[in-house]
Amino acid sequence: MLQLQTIRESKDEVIRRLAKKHFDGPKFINEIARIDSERRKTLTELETIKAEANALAKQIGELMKSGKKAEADDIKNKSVALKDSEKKLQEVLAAFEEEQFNLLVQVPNLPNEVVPEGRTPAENATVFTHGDIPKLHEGAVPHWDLAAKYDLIDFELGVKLTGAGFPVYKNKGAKLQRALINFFLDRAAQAGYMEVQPPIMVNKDSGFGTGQLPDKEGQMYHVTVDDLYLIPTAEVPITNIYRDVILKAEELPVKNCGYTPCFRREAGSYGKDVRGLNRLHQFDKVEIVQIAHPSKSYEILEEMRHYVAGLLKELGLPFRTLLLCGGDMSFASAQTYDMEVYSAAQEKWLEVSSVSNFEAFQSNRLKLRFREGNEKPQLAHTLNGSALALPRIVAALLENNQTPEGIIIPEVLRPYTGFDKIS
RNA sequence: GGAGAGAUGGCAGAGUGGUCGAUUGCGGCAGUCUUGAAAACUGUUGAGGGUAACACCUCCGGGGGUUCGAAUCCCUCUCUCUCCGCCA
Repeated sequence: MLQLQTIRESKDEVIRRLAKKHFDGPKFINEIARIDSERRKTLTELETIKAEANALAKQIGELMKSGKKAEADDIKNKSVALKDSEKKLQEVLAAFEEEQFNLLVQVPNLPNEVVPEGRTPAENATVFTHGDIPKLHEGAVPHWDLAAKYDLIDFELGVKLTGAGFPVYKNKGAKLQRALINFFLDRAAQAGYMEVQPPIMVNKDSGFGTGQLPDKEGQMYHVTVDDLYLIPTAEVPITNIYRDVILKAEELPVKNCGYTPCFRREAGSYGKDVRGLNRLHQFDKVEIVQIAHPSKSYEILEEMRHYVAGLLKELGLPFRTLLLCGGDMSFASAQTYDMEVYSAAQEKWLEVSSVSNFEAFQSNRLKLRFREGNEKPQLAHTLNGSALALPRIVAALLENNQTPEGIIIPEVLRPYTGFDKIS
């Protein structure tokens, strides 16, 4: 959520920057600004009346103490009249506040100036590429065929147990999952991230804090009996750890990581994009989260995307890093890098990580602040990234590393898998 | 699931209608003392809005109500704890 102060102080700039996200800034921002000034006018009036009423109540208290009941009753009558207009103003104020809030939550974050113009993924900027496109042997097949051939993943069994998009990992397929999770967690720990194991269901407040609610309600599984949501990413519980928290400046940056399953309804998805592991309702992911000093957050964004790139290099997967254009980035993000690996049998790029700086957009909702010395608390910046999402990594590993003799496990994973080949 | 108790500042814990944003202790910060540290002593120490700075307004789990006045009374919701039952 944008800060009202920002809108108040630099309305035109906000509108200009929102254009890159193809958001109707003039409509929303002008309206918010208009309501804001009305709201503030009402608030001032109301506070004046309250101050008067408080003063009268105090007087009454003193008069009662000294036994001057008649005088007290006199003032009481005055007070009753005040209370009446107080109540009316209160209602007017509440209406303004609600209206303003409802508009404000619909406004996306401002994109950073370096974010490219554009509407579609085609307009994202490729900022880095690494590795060669693998040449596969004759008869190479996509990962879903490999999964069946080596009995690694059973998609049909998942349908029986739950439904489409909930695969069952088996044998070396299950072990590979576990190996990747541990590999990612160990690397994150080495990079200074503290591991947490958060709940995988969250309440409404948490969903609101990171921006999933109310904007993306339909994307999450909702356990209605208890009014809880299955998390779409560990970002939600991990970032919400710091909701309503005031950190000391010395504690920044806070670095947390965590492995969780993630649940996404992916309503409306269909076709070959959802084949195999490409798009699932439940998947595993290791997430990295940082809470940063505003002056450091972009430096940290770069650090985080290089960290993720390092993982992909270690796994020997060809990848590219995209700087998302205004139209392709998420609601809450100010700048996002996507990392895509090349899946050689499908012959396409698969997104395996998204690293974003949200600046103060989430912290404003979260009331996540830090304090420098004795100064007033100010909003911190939040960042997160996948490091990494498993299914598409598995897809690329299976496809790219297939040989007529079997699938070769990358060197770095062998201590974790305990085997060097799937055959 | 049954019964009961409770929710107050970073923590502990007072406060049952009138200068209570809140006694006190611990913790934190600053100072005195000390070669330094500890101890002791003194002072200071919540958040948001508002202001040039004051003033002023709001917040004692959330919401609503009674009253001139609510942390204190009423209603309601949520959560926590204890005991019993069940249980990985």
